[in-house]
Amino acid sequence: MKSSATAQEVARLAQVSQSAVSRTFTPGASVSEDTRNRVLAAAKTLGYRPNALARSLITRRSRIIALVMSYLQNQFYPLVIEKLSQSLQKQGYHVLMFISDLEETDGVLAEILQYQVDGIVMASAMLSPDLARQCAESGVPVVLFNRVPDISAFARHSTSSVTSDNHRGGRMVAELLLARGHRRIAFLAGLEKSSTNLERERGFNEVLEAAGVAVFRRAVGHYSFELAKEATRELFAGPDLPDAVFVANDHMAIAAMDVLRQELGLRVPEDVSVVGFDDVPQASWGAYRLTTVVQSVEDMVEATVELLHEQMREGTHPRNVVIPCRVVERDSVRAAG
Amino acid sequence: MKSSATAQEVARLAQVSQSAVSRTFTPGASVSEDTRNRVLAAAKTLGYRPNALARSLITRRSRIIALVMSYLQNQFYPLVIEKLSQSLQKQGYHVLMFISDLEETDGVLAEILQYQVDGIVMASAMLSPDLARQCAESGVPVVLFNRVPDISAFARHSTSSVTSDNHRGGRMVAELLLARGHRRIAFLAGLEKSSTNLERERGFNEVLEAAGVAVFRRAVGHYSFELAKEATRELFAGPDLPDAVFVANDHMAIAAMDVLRQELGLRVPEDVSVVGFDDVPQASWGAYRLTTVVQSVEDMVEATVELLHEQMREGTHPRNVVIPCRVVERDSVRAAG
DNA sequence: CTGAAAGCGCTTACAG
DNA sequence: CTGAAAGCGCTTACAG
Repeated sequence: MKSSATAQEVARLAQVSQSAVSRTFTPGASVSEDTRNRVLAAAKTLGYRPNALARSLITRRSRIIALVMSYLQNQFYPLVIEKLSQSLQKQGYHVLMFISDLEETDGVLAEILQYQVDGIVMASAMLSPDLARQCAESGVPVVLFNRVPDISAFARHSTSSVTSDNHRGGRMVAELLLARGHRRIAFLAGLEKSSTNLERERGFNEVLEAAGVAVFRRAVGHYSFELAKEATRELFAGPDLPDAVFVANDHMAIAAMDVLRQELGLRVPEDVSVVGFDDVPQASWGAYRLTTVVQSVEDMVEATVELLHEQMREGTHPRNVVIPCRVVERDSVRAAG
Repeated sequence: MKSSATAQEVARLAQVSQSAVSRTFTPGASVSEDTRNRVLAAAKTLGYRPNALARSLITRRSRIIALVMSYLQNQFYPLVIEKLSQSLQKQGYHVLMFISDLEETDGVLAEILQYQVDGIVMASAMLSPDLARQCAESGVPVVLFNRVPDISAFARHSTSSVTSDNHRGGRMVAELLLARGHRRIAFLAGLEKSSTNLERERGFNEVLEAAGVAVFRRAVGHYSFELAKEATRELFAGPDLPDAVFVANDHMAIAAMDVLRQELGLRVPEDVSVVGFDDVPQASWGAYRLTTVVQSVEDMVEATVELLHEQMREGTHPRNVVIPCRVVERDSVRAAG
């Protein structure tokens, strides 16, 4: 395995000092046109590429961002990987993936820190609040993606976050369902302690309450496809059925629609209206045409990158950015009248 | 930003040499029980973590594997990220993501090599055959995932690959469709020059030909959801319609089913049978229940990791591993008789 | 088992 | 603009 040439070897061939070759590859460093060309020529014939690891050791910037996720079943997250990775690549950063279950979360942080990452984005509702704090304590910029710092004052003041306006989104869903005349409205929850679920449900409940309508029934799907199916069966057991369900995310909403139609023989939206959250690509597929709340991955990623940069500069305070969201109506909610 | 403690500082606190602290963090190195404990204690109070970058510089192993992909729309690939990342993590390796379009593929390689990755897995049918060669030339182990080296003798002998048995899979689909009495069978192609498409179509055609049945019609969807919709419209235009379609992957097959049912008002499988390839999670969703050829992500990932290890050892030859595949029957192909 | 020393491949003051 | 030199944080022969 021929390892790549070193700056030393390039210097020798180009008849300049090693410093000169380093400068040639450092944007903004001062090298004469002549030296630069000699170096470039030599580099080319030797196939030279600066060793990013050695560079990082001395500059103290690895240009690596850790991305921590716990499950990719929900298509929302692959989209995040794609957009975030592309956006970061354009700026010379790269994404190091960490897949973490709830259990092995502590070890993950240790690994991340060993790589001297320049930042961490935690993009999963399923991560322990503890890990978030640990990261922040390490002094590495952290931005929580699609989740909010836990209630401890410490986390709030040391960690940035970007979420969409889950509370507002929950409200909009309740308003829509009420406007369409629904009164027996069920809620299918995700992970109960996740901030996404908490906020969506809070907004949803507020509006229902204000209208004097109680949540008709409630079950928990933990953001899992299979458990959401179970939860749907619960919701639609008994003689008196809901006439609408708000499901805490699209991934579960699709599971719910499958059960409703295939198992229970109910029609959507004629018998039941269904609303999701996220607007994953599958929500617009012909078989589902799910009415949902759109979270803009693009906007969220953009905010994340900006927050990362902010925190890499000294003396900036963490911020919690909230991205507006909106309802996209398709065919899973019955029409007015 | 408090940067982490160094081995030097730990050594001072523990009253040992820096070599001693290095040894306690190097599995298999010889340290007395006593020194080890002193070092561990000191490390703990200082929150010391070995700097992986500095270590890599000297060991010449970064324990980083580059994963190159070009699109994550097809849910098959997120699964690969998840499984591969988990498997590698267990062995102390990590995945650095590279999202690459067909155009900017050259720059990507340069970036990858700067990070001194220990291996590269190229997991996308959409990558230029050229990039594969470049990687191999750099001397870094490369394994092609779900694609095969191009026809040049050089690539064949320098690059490992893992694919499922696409050729056999294509044959099985043709056999199934023939057995169900279909004679007007269309093919909806993916990227025409990709090895997955080539092999699947070749196997498919072989069996049809042997049975004296010509491919009824053919269109190209380039593995894109939108283009697959277009292609489906082409296939089902005119007075004489196909009674079955083999679609080169599930992602496109779902697009096809949407068009068939929503736009064209055809029933699956009563009017048309549809078969896909991959068995992505969505294929089993209630609204589709797609009959398809399953490629085992687990087996493919396992083989990939093994191949990576093989190539990291000197003196091993690249291999092309072919994973068996099988048909899973659901409800998108009409029953016998 | 242990420490002093060399060195991995780079960047960056420091003099000129 | 340029080179010699120090040093980033580690590992690993080499002597003891």
